[in-house]
Amino acid sequence: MGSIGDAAPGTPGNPAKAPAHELVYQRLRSQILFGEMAPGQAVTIQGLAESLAAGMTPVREAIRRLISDGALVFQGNRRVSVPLLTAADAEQLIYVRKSIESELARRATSRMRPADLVRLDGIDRAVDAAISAGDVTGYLQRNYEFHAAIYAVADASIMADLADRLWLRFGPSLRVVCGRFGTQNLPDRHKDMLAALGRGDAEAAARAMRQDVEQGMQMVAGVLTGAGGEE
Amino acid sequence: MGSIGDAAPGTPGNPAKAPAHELVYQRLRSQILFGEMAPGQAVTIQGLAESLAAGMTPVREAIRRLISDGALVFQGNRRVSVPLLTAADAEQLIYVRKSIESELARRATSRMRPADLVRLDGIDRAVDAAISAGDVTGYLQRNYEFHAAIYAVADASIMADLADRLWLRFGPSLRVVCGRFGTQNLPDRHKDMLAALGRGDAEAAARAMRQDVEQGMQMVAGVLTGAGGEE
DNA sequence: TCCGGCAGAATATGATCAAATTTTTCGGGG
DNA sequence: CCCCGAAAAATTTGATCATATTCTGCCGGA
Repeated sequence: MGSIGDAAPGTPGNPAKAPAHELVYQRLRSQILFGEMAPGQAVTIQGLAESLAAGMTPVREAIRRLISDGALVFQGNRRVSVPLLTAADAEQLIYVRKSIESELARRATSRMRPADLVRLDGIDRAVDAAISAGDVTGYLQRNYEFHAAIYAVADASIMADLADRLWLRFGPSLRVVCGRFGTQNLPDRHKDMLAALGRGDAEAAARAMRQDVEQGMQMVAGVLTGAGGEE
Repeated sequence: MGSIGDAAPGTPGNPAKAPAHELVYQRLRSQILFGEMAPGQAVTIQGLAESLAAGMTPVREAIRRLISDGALVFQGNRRVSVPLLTAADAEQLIYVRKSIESELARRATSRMRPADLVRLDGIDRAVDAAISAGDVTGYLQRNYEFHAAIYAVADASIMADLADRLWLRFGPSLRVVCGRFGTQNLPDRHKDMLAALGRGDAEAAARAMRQDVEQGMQMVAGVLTGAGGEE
């Protein structure tokens, strides 16, 4: 096939072939997933369009997708905001996450290749570094990266898709938890998980994943039940 | 302030609450869920806009949501189509559905009120009537209605949301199954489920749900593996 | 077989309309 | 004289449409 090098001289400053609404979606997704938007915060189409230097329609598309993801909620009238997690929501998330993500870990075990293990180990070291440095955003990003890498190996697109969606729901609250408790006390079952994956013990990997999810979500649930309402 | 109930927007007299893109979304959702669109069928924005007598923008929004739901797939270039389920997909759906929907049945049991049981019984009779009449569409609609009614009682919005999304994925294929095997041989654990719900036996209800899901999805998986030769 | 134009469809923009929230003002009561 | 509440205007924001632009896929000619 021919070289892809035709830079389209007629279009100024548009070398990337990524659709605008996709870029906006990825951008907003990261902002929500890593807690750059606070729970309960209202989002406006025009405000986002201006802050992201994008048109109104792509922002609209992205918001629509995020609402479908559960990352944003449609407030009855036509207001959109970052959802506030309730204790009941957190409890449901605990069950579903344990069920799906432990199964993903189980499936990933037999498919894990040495190169994957090396990559996971590197990510885990980055997680530890972020924890030591008190870098909340870095921890959230790396921790997600660690889980996402495992799920990619599991080769189960539907389950990985569902897991991704769940992360979008508790992402903002997880940031609040880290802000309250700091990064030092965060649970980290990654070592157990890596060991289990390394020796091909699927059940142990699934168990470690369950514990990791359980501990992380219990902190979220604790914040939601303990502190009634902040403004 | 906290998010007060979304049932009453507060404005007195709100009958005209019909956003166009929401209507288009619900319409397309039903069409996919009940098999009015065949797996693999391509959909175009302009074609849908014309067939639904709607503008282009609302159709665009609805398609975006449905893609995020997994009810439609984005074919790499800018083509959109109804997804073809693979055997691996079906196998994942079996696991996740059994996990989530059995838990929903378990939670619904203690919350089930007599009026809910009466309603469920009525829906189940409609299911039986559709089966006897060989009414495939009616069966699909009523069967979904039966499950949705149970999940509504469970009062677990996140899990019910996930279950809804899963139904969108296998809906088109389920129609194919019914078209191949007819409605007579369909599994129906609804009687067991109703009995368990009636006597408040959560574990039995969950078990019946697992069996209902298992049997239905095994038929889908069977069709996909048996005749899964096309690309 | 390969290259270039052609058609069709999706993406993206801006304007315009409608709805809801907010603010301001006016009237009544303490 | 001041405070409170309600109603209406104004602003802000979301929804929709018409239109231009760009890209993909296809077809015909060299």
